[in-house]
Amino acid sequence: MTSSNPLKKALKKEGLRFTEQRQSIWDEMCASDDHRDAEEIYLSLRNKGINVSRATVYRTIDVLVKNNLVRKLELGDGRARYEHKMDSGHHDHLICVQCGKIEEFMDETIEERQDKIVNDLNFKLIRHIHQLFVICNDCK
Amino acid sequence: MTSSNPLKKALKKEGLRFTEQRQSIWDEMCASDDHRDAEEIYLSLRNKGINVSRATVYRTIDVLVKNNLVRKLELGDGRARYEHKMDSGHHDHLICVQCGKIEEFMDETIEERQDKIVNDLNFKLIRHIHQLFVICNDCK
DNA sequence: TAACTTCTGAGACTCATTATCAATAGAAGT
DNA sequence: ACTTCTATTGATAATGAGTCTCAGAAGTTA
Repeated sequence: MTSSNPLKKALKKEGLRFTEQRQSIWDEMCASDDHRDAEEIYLSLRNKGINVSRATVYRTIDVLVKNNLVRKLELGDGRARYEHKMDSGHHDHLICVQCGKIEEFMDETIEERQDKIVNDLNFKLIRHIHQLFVICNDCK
Repeated sequence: MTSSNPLKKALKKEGLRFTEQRQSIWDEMCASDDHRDAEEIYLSLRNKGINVSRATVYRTIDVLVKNNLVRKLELGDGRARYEHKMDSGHHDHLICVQCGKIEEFMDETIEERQDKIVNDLNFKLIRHIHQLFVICNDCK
């Protein structure tokens, strides 16, 4: 019987072992739709009495990102944030420069224009970053 | 007589002093259309026999960015790149994930859609980052 | 020129992330 | 279950871009 656990699938694909720690970290990341950094995920695990090291958090996140289970957001403030990709379609982000709140947006027209720009140059699109830094409603 | 030196204007506006070092750094940044990091700018100055410290390079770049003379690019690899904004209109970037080459693009439709997204939410757009990570022609 | 204040340079420091390595624990075979 | 093999983990040292500190240097104003 094939596992429906996406973590197990990814680990198998990569030839990596399944461990308690990896499962804990994946569970923790799936448990919230926030955009948290590695330290926040690490501390949240600790608070629940689950002891994994910072190093393992970073290492596991790398595997999850590489296997498309988690998305890494670089906001330019030196701390990467992460969001799980379970049950969520593609989207980009609005970030409030005042309060740090992060919301999501998706615009089909923009996606099409991106493809066109890249195709016209005869390049191949690998991924994109599109972030709108705003002042949100609550901060105006 | 008012100076046409944009650096001098910015320094005056900020209440900062004009110094040799600041002029050298601004000149160096204008001398190339590449997207260089702070270290490259620092080393290029050194190679020309102009001795400024790393700290001063960083400090001056901050002033230039704040005054819109220079744009800071965060590519997510931990090193910020900079481009001067003399005689160049707004644009965003294509980055080759293989060779690191950076090209520019500008799409009015995308700009309009961005504005619309932000306005519909009743937010205020401060700035945006739009980067297309590609495999370029030379690397295919 | 004097008096005042900002700037600079050298190096210490920060902080997120990565590397090291001995000890631990999955996995596969018996 | 037990053994053997090897990947993984945790503690901590290391890295590296960028920032801070502070004494001496250099603009600025009178």
